Amino acid sequence: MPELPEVETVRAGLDALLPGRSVASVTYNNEKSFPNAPSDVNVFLIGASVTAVKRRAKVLLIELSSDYSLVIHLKMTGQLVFIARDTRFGAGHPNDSLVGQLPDKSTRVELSFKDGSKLFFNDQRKFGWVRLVPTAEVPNIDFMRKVGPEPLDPAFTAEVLASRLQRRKNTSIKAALLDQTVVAGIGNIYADESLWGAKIHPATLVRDVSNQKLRTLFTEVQYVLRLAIEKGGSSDRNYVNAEGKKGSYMSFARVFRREGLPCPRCDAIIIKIRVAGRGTHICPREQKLPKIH
DNA sequence: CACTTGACCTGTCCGC
DNA sequence: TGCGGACAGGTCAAGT
Repeated sequence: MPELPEVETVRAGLDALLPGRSVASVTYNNEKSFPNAPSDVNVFLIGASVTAVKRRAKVLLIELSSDYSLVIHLKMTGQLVFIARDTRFGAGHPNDSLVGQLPDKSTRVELSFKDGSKLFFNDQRKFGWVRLVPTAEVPNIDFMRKVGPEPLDPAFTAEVLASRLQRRKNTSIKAALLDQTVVAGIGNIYADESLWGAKIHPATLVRDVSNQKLRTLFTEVQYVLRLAIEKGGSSDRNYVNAEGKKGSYMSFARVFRREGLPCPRCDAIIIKIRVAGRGTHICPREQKLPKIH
């Protein structure tokens, strides 16, 4: 599922719902989804309360009063859905429709709070995980040490993007954009969307992309990510936010999953190809491979 | 070191 | 309706 805009949408939702709630119990049915020592869970999770919900790259960080954090990666199909204790809040409560729907067969972790509300970690494909880590140690996790800058951070500029992409100068621009050590948070949807915006063929080698195109790409990356956050992310298949609702960016997508439909700029028919081992959507008229001599 | 490919899982869709 | 294969929004570990 989730790239930066989806994870950010979940983060914002959880940050409005969780702080102040204290954990009563946790159950899980899959060791890989919750690879934590029971002794740590008993001491640092049970009884702790949520202080804040943060995000770095595609990783969610639920900070606890015990100075531990739940570090969560949703990978392809992970969901985090919060449900209040029952429907007695009355019609219109955001989670009314979900009461009784969870847990289901893809529920991997169920976190119960003392007030009766629950947080469900659902993950059809079991790639995702929830790890309990000392908050001070979070920056030392392998992934955190290696991950690149946040693309919407004010310190992230066109020059920073260009210079970091050059670390992968002999690979395709799409593979470089997807590389989390180059820049954080971009996945298959927003790579395709921003390369279309910059009119760059995704298979172009980084070294063959002009400085001018790289500047345009920087602008497009930020535009696409900001728009997607505003729209609550993309729900192509599994993604839902903290209230179990889908995001609407897919109806604004220009190329992703639009093969066979006209390019919004030039009406040429969008095609789907394979680049960097991933399904890739392009306008064949506007995104051409440069001729190399 | 840089780069590519397969593996991790379950579910769905598409062609025969 | 069934069956096999390809594919799905992400990362790792291996291989070259």
